[in-house]
Amino acid sequence: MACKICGGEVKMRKFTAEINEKDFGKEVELCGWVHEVRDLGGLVFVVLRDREGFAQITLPKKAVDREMFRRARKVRRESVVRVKGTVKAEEKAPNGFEIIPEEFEILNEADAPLPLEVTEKVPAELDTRLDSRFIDLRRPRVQAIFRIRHAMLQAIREFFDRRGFIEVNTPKIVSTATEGGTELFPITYFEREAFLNQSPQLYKQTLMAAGFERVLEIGPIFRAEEHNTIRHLNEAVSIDIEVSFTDHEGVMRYLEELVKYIHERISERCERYLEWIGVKIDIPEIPFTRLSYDEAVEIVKGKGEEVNWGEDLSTSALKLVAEDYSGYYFIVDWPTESKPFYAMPHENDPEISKTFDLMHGWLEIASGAQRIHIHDMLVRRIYEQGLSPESFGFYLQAFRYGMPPHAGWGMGLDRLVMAVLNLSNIREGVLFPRDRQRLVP
RNA sequence: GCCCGGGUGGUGUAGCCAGGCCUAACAUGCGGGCCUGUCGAGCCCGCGCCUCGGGUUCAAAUCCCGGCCCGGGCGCCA
Repeated sequence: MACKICGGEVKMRKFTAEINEKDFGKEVELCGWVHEVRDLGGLVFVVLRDREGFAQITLPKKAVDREMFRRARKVRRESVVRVKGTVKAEEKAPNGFEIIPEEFEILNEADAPLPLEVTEKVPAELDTRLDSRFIDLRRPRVQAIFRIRHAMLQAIREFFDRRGFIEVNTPKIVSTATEGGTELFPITYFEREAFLNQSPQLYKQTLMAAGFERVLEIGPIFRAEEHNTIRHLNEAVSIDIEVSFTDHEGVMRYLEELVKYIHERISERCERYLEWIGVKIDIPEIPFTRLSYDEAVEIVKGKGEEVNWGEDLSTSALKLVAEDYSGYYFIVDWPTESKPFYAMPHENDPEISKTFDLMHGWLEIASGAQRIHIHDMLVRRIYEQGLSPESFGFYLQAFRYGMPPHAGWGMGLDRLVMAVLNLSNIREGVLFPRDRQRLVP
């Protein structure tokens, strides 16, 4: 005998959003969660919610089975139900139709009280929501974020696939403790110490030596920084590319075209989800402004804040710059000393490097550079940054036997989601965020 | 890691400054009842809360110290 849920009658099952005029007068099957029950005595409305929307199940006492009427009236919110019934055109119903059920099966009754209100009658704090994320994610406006995030990931893969990129996966467990910059998470790897990788940088460069020419990686990165802000996570997803036989300008063009493409694709494909969260997408104009580090410093100094040339720009400095440059823009030509050892210095002025950050307002979204492909220059830069070439054995080897000139960048996907959807906290756009305090769920 | 602000029913808030009148209020929820067009349904009855530890005091949700946790900012970073 066919299973009621998954077999036999499955063809009849529809998402609420799939129901239209063609179904009027016909029988459909819906599965979902009980969003609300409005009991008017002789008439009961059950609002069924599924992934794609809502449908009103209407039970007039006199017109439906008595036992079913009693069951529907008493069902608790967020219980999982399967409803089979006739679609009836009804002006008074939301979306212009309602379902008069012949069957109303409670597949799994929900406990009460709920950890938070799915109906959003009472707001819940982000921390409460993250504690009960599975139920928070049922809320349409939360669901919408992840549907759009999915579309963004798809757009990224489409974009690079069409341009001849090879998507790769590099190890997340590594032995190298010293790319510099950030703190790493140490882990036990059998009898040795290992680390969770802070970035695929060294591996994607190695793949340039391997002749892959254009690689894309979408994967997690881990940073053990004890920061506590709305824009930092200890586990994030990074979009990384590396391209041979090009320079920083070449990969900046990929980046701005990609950002534009992502905006175009989600505004085409995610209309209803954007509506759920009340976000309007403006397609950014390319090319993005290229603001040099020196120009940024001048802006900040002009507004009365001190900047030591050579240092990274502070958050307050970036906020001052963002007063003049909203939306997406690049800050280019950073001091060589402020960037990682693998960034290529300019030939005519080695104090500055062929580097760039992609900004959205004051938020850094991506950073990249033309890389040093000359072995001896790279070793010298490693020393200058106070690091030890011995730590980079496998990496440096790759530069000795035919490493092409190359460039690349890494972009924080979670930050991009935050920027595009105007989220007030990066955690909103991550299913199960990892930060200084949160390891569960 | 540093600085500032917080922690009150399941959820979100009021009460704290000026300790007692708090047997802690409101909304939502939950349980029960009434109601045939709700869509934030309405009405009636009921249920449920002071973050933990220590201190001050005749008396602590309220004042003080510490822990844990949360929010924001900074540093660091993408």
